[in-house]
Amino acid sequence: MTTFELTPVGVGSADTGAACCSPLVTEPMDAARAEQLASSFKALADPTRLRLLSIVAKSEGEEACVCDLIEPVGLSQPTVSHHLKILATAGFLERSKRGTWAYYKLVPGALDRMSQLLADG
Amino acid sequence: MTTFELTPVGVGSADTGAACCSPLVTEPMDAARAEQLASSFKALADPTRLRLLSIVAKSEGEEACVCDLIEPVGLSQPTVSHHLKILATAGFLERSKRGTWAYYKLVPGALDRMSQLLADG
DNA sequence: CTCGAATATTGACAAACTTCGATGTACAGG
DNA sequence: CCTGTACATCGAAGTTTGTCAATATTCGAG
Repeated sequence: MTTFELTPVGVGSADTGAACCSPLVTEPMDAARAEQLASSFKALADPTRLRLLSIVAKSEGEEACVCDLIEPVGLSQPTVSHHLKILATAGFLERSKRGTWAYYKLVPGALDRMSQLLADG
Repeated sequence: MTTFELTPVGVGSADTGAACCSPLVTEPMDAARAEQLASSFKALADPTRLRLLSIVAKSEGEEACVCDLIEPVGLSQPTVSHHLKILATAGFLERSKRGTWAYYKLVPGALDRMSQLLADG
C-alpha cells in the first residue's frame, strides 16, 4: 500500500501542549508540525473525499453506510472504501460495523478543529 | 508544466451566488464545487507551503521577499518559487515586485474564508 | 550597454496519488 | 455447511506532484 501516516486531527498537536490550537499565523511553524498539518489538509484535498464528507455530514446522525455512498460519488466500491479509510485515518470519520454493513460517522469537532487552525483569531 | 487550475479562494464560488460561504456540512456538494474546494485545500496540503504561509504571515506587514524565504525552508530557490506560485494562484498570497525583489503578501481574508468553509456554523 | 543579482521557467525524474479489477474476509440466511 | 452480500485489501496502470539543475528573464548599478 502507499505510505499513509495521517495523524488524527489535533492528535500529536495535543501532545505538543497548547500548540494544538495555535493559529497558523501567530508563530512560526516547525517542520514536524507542518508535516502534520499538511497531512490533515491532504485528506481534505480531494473532491471525492469532500463529497463523501458532505454526504455523511448531512445524513441521519451524521452517519452513512458505505453502500449509500458509492452511487452518489459514481466511483467503484474499492475506491470509495479507500477514500473512507483515508478520511478515517485522518480523524475526520469514524467507522463502526453493524452486521455486514460499515457505517462511517463524522467525528465531532474534527472539522471545527481544522477551521480553528485557519482562523487567525 | 503540470496542470494547475487553482481557482482563487472564494472566486467561482462567488459566481455561484451565496454558495460562496455555505458551510461544508449543511447541503450536498456538487462535483464542480468539490473540485474547486479541493483545489484550495490542495494548495494547503504541503508542509513547505504551510511553512511559507506561516513565515509570510508573521513577517512585517504580512509580507516577505523570496530571498528571505529560501533559507528557512531549506529548499532550492526554484522550488520555493514554485510553491509561492501555487499559493498565489490559489489566492492565498499576492505577489508584488519591487526592483529585483519579489514580495509575497498574505491576501487578507483568504485563510479566514477557508476557515469559514470548515466551520459548520 | 554590460554585468551581476534576484526570480521565474523549463525539463527531467522519483515518489505519491487515484482509480480500477480481482481477490480476500466476514457475516446472515437457508 | 453453502451461498450471497457488503466491505476491505491487493496489485497494477496512469496521472499528478515535489524537487532539482540548468537556463531564461528582469532589473539596478556602473
